[in-house]
Amino acid sequence: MNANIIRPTPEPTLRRLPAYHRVLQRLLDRGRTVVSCTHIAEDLGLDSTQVRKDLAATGIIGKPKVGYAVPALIDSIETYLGWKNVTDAFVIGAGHLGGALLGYDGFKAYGLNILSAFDNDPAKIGTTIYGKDVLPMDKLPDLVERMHVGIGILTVRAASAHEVADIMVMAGIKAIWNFTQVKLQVAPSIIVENMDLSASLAVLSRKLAERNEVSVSPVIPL
Amino acid sequence: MNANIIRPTPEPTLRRLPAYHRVLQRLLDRGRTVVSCTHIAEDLGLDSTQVRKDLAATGIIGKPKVGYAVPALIDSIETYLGWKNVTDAFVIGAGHLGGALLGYDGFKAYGLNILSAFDNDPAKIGTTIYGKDVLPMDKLPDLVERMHVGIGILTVRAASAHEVADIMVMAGIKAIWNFTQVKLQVAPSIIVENMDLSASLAVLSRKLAERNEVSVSPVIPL
DNA sequence: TAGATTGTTAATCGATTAACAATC
DNA sequence: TAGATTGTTAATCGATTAACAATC
Repeated sequence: MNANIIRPTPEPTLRRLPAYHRVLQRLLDRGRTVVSCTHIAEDLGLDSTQVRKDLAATGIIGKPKVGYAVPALIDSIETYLGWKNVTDAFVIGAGHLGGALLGYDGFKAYGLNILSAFDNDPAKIGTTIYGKDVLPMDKLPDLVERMHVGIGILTVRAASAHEVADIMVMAGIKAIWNFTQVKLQVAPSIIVENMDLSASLAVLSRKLAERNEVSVSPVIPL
Repeated sequence: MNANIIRPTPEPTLRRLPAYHRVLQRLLDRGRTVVSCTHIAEDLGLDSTQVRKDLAATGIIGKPKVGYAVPALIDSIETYLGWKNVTDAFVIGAGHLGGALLGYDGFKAYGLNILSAFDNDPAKIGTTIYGKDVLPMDKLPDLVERMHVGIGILTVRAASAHEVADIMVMAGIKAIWNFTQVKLQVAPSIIVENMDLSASLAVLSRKLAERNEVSVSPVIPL
């Protein structure tokens, strides 16, 4: 009955695709035309069945005994992730982090094009950061509509994060890349992806703490 | 036989602890002295059993019918994550992102203290970013040893990431917070935590692409 | 052809969620 | 006391890994 339910691709798969893409790009640079899952898996320290399933999610079909055509596979991943058509984005919050993202030119490869930044600080409004304008927040709704911008990159302080997110949603933003540590409660139709420094740092800190606990263990005093 | 094997805390648990910490901090500010799992779970949209297990991992013991003492719980999380003692770190790579991290003052709350940055670019060496020195890479080994710095935050370009990581490890760095998209192959004793923008962006991009695929579906031309 | 590799189904593993006894 | 909440064991769910037939 539920045989033809389409499951969305599991998030862990989506998260691994960029790593495959990088390996493939390097192989292409070296002139390789085909590659097997085993090869990719070994390169990244993963299980080859996992790689095969991940790649299958993008719609690519391989040849038994041969493997996958490298250019076709790169194309398949890029198409699947929507990296082939450029998507415009605004940075909301022109602080240190927001500024860094404005200056990062690696987003192009992922089809992400940051147009400009928005902020409420009069000292920042009217300036440019890495050649991109810092505009006042009240211009956001108008510009989101006129330029059909779907992605907002949220880099304000935690204290104003939710208030600003609400403004973004009302302005018509469809997806929020959330660099704050605030859990955003928004309508289910809005896509929220969290880039949580504190979560990552917690893993690092704990592993370091564990390591030190072990090394500091039973020392017999003289 | 294997009844007393100590399992390390699952990573998903570690990643959620900072969110609990934030909720608790807010409750403390409002003067709340006790809190139940249900309350925290509702606030964050999680399952209450999950919250209870996560908190138990930090060693806290609650009172049936009452809940947990807020200050004790905050303390338990901070101790568990090693946030109570300050850990020094170096930023390796003084580009846009490295600079942003040097300027971010939120790390203090997580016990992370960034001392200075290292870079190979003569134009950057000798300058300061947000009051912190940019030093030449060849001074890294000496300073890691003298100042007992355990954490290196890697923010160089992908092309030199692995080479620089190897230098960090040789210099005596114990944990690498890796902001590059390169999968680092280092000794198992070295802790590596990846902060992968491309993985996060892949999830966002795909969800947005899926959404558009649906909305653009069968349109009958006139 | 024989062997390597894909695609797919089954088994395992680990994390989440449900159930429930213990307890303040 | 009764009810709410903890702590813990059992059931469920989803992702990873293993097994294996199909195939170039």
